[in-house]
Amino acid sequence: MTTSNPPHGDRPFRIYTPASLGAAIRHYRRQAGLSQAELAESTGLHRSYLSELEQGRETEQVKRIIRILKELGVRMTLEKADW
Amino acid sequence: MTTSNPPHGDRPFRIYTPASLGAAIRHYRRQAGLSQAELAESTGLHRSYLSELEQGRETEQVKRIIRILKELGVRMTLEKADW
DNA sequence: AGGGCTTGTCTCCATTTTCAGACATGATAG
DNA sequence: CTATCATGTCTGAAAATGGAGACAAGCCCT
Repeated sequence: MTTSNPPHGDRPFRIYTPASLGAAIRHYRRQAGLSQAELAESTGLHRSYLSELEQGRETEQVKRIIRILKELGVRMTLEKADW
Repeated sequence: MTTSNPPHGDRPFRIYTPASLGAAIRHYRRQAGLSQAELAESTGLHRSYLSELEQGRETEQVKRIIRILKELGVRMTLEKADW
């Protein structure tokens, strides 16, 4: 039960907790057909980091930024870009 | 010349570098009529941290997440929320 | 049954980050 | 001019973080 609040279809994800950030990343990674190992490889990050990030491990930094945005009444959203 | 890419009016900010995150936060903080000290106070963060964050000090964590999103073709945006 | 792939999780540790606090500058106010 | 406020910046120390690598479990497939 990892996916708790993923919007259906292709609607944007609203980020308001580390967990929602993780869920969104996981969603897009899967949608891209990549494994954690592959994404780790292409981004130069360690797989265990991605695993924990997707699970919403509460890192201080992410929490801080989210706290700032909430305090300012600003919403963060993630969505597929058509670059 | 701190403000380099802020959209006009009230259009959303697209975040693609630590600097653009900083610029957005600064924009919204000012729009809220808060000083760094006040925002630091209400969020429980240190003022020097906010100062550096707004200047886009390249923190590894932010860069990592942005790198992941870019790799997945996902766009991050910030905008005023009407919670 | 065995192999391979994916993901979760844990430990160790070097690096990075944040806080605390102080000082300097520039702008503004009185 | 002097006081005040906002912000940038630096040092030092404490705390958090991510990489590396290893192990286990769950799946799927043959």
